[in-house]
Amino acid sequence: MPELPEVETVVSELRPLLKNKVIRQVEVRSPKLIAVGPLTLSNVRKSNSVAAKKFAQILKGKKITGVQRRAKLIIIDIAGKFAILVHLKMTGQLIFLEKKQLNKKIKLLNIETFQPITLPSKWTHVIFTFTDGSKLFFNDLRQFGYLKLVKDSEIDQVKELNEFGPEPLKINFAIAKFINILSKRPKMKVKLFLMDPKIIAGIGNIYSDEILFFAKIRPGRIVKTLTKSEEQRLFKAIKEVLKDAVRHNGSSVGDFVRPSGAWGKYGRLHKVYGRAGLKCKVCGSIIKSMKFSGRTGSFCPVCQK
DNA sequence: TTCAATGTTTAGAC
DNA sequence: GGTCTAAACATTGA
Repeated sequence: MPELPEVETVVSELRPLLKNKVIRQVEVRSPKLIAVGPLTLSNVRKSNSVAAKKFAQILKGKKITGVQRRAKLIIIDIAGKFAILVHLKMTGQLIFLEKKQLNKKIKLLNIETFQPITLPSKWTHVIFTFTDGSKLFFNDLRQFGYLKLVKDSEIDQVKELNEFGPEPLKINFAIAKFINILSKRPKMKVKLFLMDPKIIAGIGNIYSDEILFFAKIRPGRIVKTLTKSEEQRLFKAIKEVLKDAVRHNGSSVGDFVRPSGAWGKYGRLHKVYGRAGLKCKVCGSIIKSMKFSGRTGSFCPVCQK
């Protein structure tokens, strides 16, 4: 479930922890999640143990210089002209533990039901050990996530980075630009428009539902039927909902936790996502849920038109 | 036993 | 090219 606010939380919390750390060792337990080079498919499963060996070899002894986000992709910058791209997909986690915390028990996967565990667990696929004894664990229950090592000079060739739409929280993502991209997709259902990473980066199922509630627009509405004021409300809702979610460190739904193992606090503020059958927090009507091209969307049939 | 679940890509249809 | 649908990836729990 990591979407923009969750990934932003991971990145901003990892940045000070990882900056200037020197990698002593990389242990790859699941080679199929590792790729080396810009042109490897995002479906990294086609890569092999040769890539995994290369990945660990190149990174050994290298220093981390920074951590950034583009859409839902985490970029770990490495001195010596490399970057590690990390995608968490649905159930990925990056957990950082100081040396003295390594035997600490934390609640991680399926956080509603699981008992606290120590890392590594059966879902730990990659372990970075730093020279000060601290560790970074990449866990992923469903194994859709991946880590891809690229040279700085190759980063322009990384397909999945180039094809993302604009960052919705950037200042230069303004109302005029938004209306322009709306006009290019007149026939799409507005929920699917919001969720398409090539149109706008970083919005998934949770936040498209929440954004549409705040904009008072039903998820199945067709883009070209939106009125001027609906377009403006939608634009405002994108900015406000995402900013508020970042402020609350994202939503811990399913498996998302912060690098410390702490939860995001936005989930309790959800108005519609995951609330089908419950009462609308605004008007008391029952929240409905429907499929929109295979994705479940929840909405209030009274508040949203 | 069947179904659905946070993301993304790809193929096929119209 | 736009748009929709289904399938694929792997796992779990309802």
